[in-house]
Formats: sequence, structure tokens, C-alpha cells
Amino acid sequence: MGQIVRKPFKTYHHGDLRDALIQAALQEVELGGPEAVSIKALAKKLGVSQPAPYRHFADRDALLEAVTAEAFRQFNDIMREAVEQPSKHSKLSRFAQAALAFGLQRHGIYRLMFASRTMACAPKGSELHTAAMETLALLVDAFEAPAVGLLRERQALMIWAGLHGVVMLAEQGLLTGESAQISREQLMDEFVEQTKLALTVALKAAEEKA
Amino acid sequence: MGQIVRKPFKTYHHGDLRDALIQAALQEVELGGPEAVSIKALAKKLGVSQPAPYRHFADRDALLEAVTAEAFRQFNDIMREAVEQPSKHSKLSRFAQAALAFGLQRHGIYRLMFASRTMACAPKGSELHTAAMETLALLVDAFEAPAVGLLRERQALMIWAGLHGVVMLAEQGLLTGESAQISREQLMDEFVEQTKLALTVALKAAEEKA
DNA sequence: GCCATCAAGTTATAGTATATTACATTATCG
DNA sequence: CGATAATGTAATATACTATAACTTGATGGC
Repeated sequence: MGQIVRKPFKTYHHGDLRDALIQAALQEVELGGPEAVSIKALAKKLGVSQPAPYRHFADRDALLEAVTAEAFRQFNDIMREAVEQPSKHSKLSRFAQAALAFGLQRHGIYRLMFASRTMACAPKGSELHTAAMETLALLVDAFEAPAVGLLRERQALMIWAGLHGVVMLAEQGLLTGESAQISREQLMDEFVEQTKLALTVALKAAEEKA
Repeated sequence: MGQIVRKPFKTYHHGDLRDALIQAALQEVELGGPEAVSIKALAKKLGVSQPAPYRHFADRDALLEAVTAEAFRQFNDIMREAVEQPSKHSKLSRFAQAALAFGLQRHGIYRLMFASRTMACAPKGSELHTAAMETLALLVDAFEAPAVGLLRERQALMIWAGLHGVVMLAEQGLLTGESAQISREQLMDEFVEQTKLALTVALKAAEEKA
């Protein structure tokens, strides 16, 4: 498994080293986070010489960039699916739970996408930043509330932040209160509910003013 | 500046290398995050040989652990001060704003404390984990609401997570909605307000049941 | 069909980091 | 005041990134 289609007998050219590198790196990130990616180790794993990867990526950062792009593709697909799949829960709740699950189970990749230098360095119009904004757009869409534009976006940012905080703090072992009996999923759901509530209240206030 | 009290003429012994390392590392972390700490570079900066630091710290991680402990000491002091200082804003809001400011201005250090392998590896009873739980306790205390124990703690965890999410996403450039006109500070404050509101509602519901 | 060219490999090597080992120096205390 | 522990040094092993110079083989123009 893994390793891609590849001629059975060793040929001078690998055939699809670029993609193989991305896939292998993705695997490493999943296990050990962005730091775990080593060009040298990947080359060895794929049976090529150490400098070979540099034919396809300028440096380690460039590889991580490509890996991040692939990660976002997968993540956004999963989120889209989660939102669309029918369920008794609200779209917003489904989005939040799916993202939470991804963030906890595939935490290495989550970190690459939302807490890495790779992303921090991605400028505003870049592929990566755009991919992240696409995720955010999905979240905004998941709000099943009257189209209130700015107000809705603002609440979406709150969910966005809260979600991220829950994932990261949980993984750091910092989400355990004294009496600690609330699960991450519960916390996330209450979070969603309280944000919806705030939106409702804000809407009512806006109406009364009008 | 920097460099610690040190005998003017080079002596064989540095005098206070351990502390000097922590301070210098803290400075590096502030500028470039945890990754920016290099034992070699620190040794050079402090004018000692490369292996000298290993007399005081088993490895790089051990140094970072000590640096993190120092960072928490500073951070918790700042939070305590923020909560106690009189102001027209609520304690909770003051806590949130002070933490947000710290997280943005001294982001390298913030990351060390809340988004590093160092912390992720700190076991539950460790000095570091305890320090973080002390921060959380300060946050719980900042809730100026009827003592409702569990419910209050739960809401505190929400603020805790939201705060973290705002800081981290902001630094990653991922907190800019389409129309993007809300500042981090505003977002954080609304966040605090909506959490308070949720607590009030939950309290009323609990009362009615009784 | 052949050969020029170029993409994609190779070996060799420089540079930088962590960390260990064996040795040197100084501080301290019985 | 001398033994010993604490704290420094020099030398070195190992691992990783990255570059340079060379080799292989696939491909397209003629």
C-alpha cells in the first residue's frame, strides 16, 4: 500500500516522485506533525537518493506547502460531505463535529493546516490561504440562519476560533477543567448552540431598532 | 544589555550559565518561536563552548521546558494583574483582552506555552501542566457570576478555547472574514459577552426547573 | 530512425545542528 | 590544604538541509 504505481524493477527514473513525496510526507505529518517530515528520510523510504526530492521541491518548506494544499483538499471535501449528509443535527453542528473529529484524529495534519509556519507564511492571495478561506466559507454557509451578512460572518468567525481552540487545547491536554466531566464534543456543541443563541439575540435587537 | 551579570574579564566559569540560557532562549522564542532556539547559537551568544549548556540541561527539550516554566510565571503574573486592576470593564473582559494582547504581541512565547510539543508532552501533574491549570483557574475566578461550579467552569473552558482560537488564527492570517471589518479585540469581547449570556440563560433554565 | 536536448536521477560534499565522550579548570568544604 | 564535585573545553559521531557537478534515459525535430 501507499508507494504509488511504480515500475516493478528499479528504473533510473522513479516515475512519479513528486506525488510519491507528497503522499509519503502526508503520512509522516499525520503521525508526527510537520516537524516529522525529513527530506532525507522520505528519499530513503522511496528508494531514491537524498538530493532527488530537490528536483521537485526547492526546499523542505516547498514540499510542506504542497502537502498542506493536498491536506486542505481532503479536509474541505470531508467538510462539504459532512454538511450535506442528512442528519437530525444542524448543518453547523455537523460541520463543527466533523472538523473536531478531524482535528483530533488527524491532528498532525490539522496542525499543518492551521498551526504551522507553512500557513503563517502563506500570503493573502496564495493557494493555501484561499483554501483556508474556502473552509471558512463552508462554515459560513453552514449557518442556517436568516441571511444577515456581516452579523452571520462574525458569528462564523467565533465558531471558527472556538473550534480551533478546542482542538488545539484538547491536544495539549489543557482542556480539562477541575471537574473535567465534559467531553470535547459536548463542549463544541454547546459552543455552537451559544453562538446561535447570540445570533438570535442580536437579530432581535436589530429588529427592534428598526 | 541582556547578557546577565558576569565578571568583566573572562573566567573559566560563566557564573550563571543556567539562568543566562533561559533568559537568552526566552528572547529567541519571543522573536522566532520555539523553533528558533538553538543550543549552539545560544552558547555562542553567551560566549561559552557549544557543549557547555548540556551541563545544565539534558537536551534542547529540557531547556525549552525551563523556558516555558518561566514564561508561565510571567504570563500568570500579567493575568493576575490584569484581573485585579480596576477598570470599567468586567474582570472577564480584562482577562481576555490581556491574554489576547499577550498572545499577539509576544506570540512566540504564547506558542511555546500553548501550542508546542513541550507543553503537549507535559504530563498531567507536571510543573508546566500545573502552571497552565493555574492560568485556567484565574480565568474561572474572573467570572463574576453566581457560584455555579460546573456550569461556570464549562463556560470558562469556552472562553479559554475561544481565546486560544482567536490568537492562533489571527497570527495565521485566518481570522479575516470576507468583509473583515471586525478587530480581534472586538471579536474577543463579543465572545466574552455571548458566553456570559449563555451562562445567564442556562442559569435561568436551571432555576425554572427547580 | 537518430541525435540533440532536457528532465530527472546520481555521487560527492559543504554547512549546521544536536549530543556524547574524555579531559581541564576552578570552587568548595572537610 | 588537598580531595572532590561542579562546570567548563576540545574533539567527535550522527543527522539533516542543501548545492554542485555529473549521468541516464525519454522525447521531439529533422
